[in-house]
Amino acid sequence: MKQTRYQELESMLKEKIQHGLLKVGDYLPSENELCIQYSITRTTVRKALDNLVNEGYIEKQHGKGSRVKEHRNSLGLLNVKGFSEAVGMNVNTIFLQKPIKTKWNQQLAFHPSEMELQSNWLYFERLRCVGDDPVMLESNWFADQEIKKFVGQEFVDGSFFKTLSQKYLVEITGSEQELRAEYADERTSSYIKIETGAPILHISIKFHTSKPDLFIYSELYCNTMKYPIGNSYHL
Amino acid sequence: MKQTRYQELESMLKEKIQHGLLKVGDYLPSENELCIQYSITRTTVRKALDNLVNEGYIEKQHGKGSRVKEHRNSLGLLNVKGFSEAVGMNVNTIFLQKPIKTKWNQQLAFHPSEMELQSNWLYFERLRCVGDDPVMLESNWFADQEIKKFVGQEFVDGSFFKTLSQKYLVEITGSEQELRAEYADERTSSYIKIETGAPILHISIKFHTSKPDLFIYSELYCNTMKYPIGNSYHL
DNA sequence: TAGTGGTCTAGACCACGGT
DNA sequence: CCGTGGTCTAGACCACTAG
Repeated sequence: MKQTRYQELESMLKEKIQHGLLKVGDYLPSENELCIQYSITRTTVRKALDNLVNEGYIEKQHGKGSRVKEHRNSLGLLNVKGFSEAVGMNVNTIFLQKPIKTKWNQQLAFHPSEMELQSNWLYFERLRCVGDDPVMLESNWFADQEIKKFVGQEFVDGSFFKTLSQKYLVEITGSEQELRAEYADERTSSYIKIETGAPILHISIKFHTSKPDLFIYSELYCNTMKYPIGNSYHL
Repeated sequence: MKQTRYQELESMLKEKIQHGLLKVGDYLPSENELCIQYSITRTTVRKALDNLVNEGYIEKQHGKGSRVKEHRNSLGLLNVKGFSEAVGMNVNTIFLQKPIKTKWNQQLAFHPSEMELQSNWLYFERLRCVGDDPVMLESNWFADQEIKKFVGQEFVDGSFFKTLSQKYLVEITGSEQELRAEYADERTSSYIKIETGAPILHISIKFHTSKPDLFIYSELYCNTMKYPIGNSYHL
């Protein structure tokens, strides 16, 4: 897969950011320096930087330079701010089920393809807490050849999406979601410590990724009484 | 406010699309034609078209041309698909309160600025139905000098955002949202015809617009039992 | 004033789609 | 084959930031 020059520069910079060689707040080399370093013209450099801006990796300041930005997987709902920022406080995660290989046996809001159904699945379930308050129960599934690599593995910074991005170079490219207010069932209410039958926010997500046939399915059950789900978006 | 050349071309094309001179599916003049028509180089034309692609107005096809796309105000939550597409069926809207001038007297999830608080507000409230089923109660506020123009007016195609875009050239540029699953109160439940105390999805939104000091505040109460709120996003 | 990013020109060659 | 969009070069001048 031959990359164009701007794509080469783009992925080179992206890697440096993801591997921590360029940290949040650091300034990139100036556009003219990049021209010289990579022997390309400014138009090409700017095309690469424009893409990084659109993907939320850097921000530009006229007259100053381009700086690495706090990066969000800025798609979908919860992940817009990430769970921790969405609730804005100290967050703990408890694995109810560490990543395991499994068969498909679930009823989800979104339906996997035939190809996915016949494949092996990876599954894990987490309870997300603010301090000691459990606020979200989260189940995740995906079907892939490479699931073995995930079984029993830890996540980079405790983040599944960071792991995908850094270890497997898979980026989230889109999502479909469905939102429902429901009565909490017994199992859910016991985990997130509300009364059975209390209103609960149920979010079903199908994430699309840069790997064409890889989708990630999540079912979230949120106690929004104390901590509403926050979300922001800008063009 | 002086526009750059690519901004001129961009807004010229955007207007043609919004005013129906260029319809969905129509091909734009080729990049080379645009170069000649507006006496600019291809780099500049492409910058304008790139922006239109990013804003979702057009899509490009290598070897064929650039075509006007089905446009969504692709921000926020409900408006991602628009109410009608989000539920995917025949939709009716009942005005419980037509647009009127009012004073600020509400408790919202997001707090207006001092400037907004001292200004006059426009308010309207709608009940959104799928067929005869009421599924969403929607209240909207905003503070602006030009609210008089809205008082008692009809909306373009029944859409407030289309009206903003076509009549006032104001685009939605971002949003902040909060989601809560709540017990339905008496007034809400009577309108959307569910039992008082049933779970209901409460969405609070603060829309940001291309007019720097103009924000639009919405409070939505959704019956998600029969029709979950749908949402999709792609990069 | 020096250095940065923002806009723009006038070309060139390539890759894709349809005739 | 031609016309389309995709990539790229080698410049130029402007607007902003900071010392």
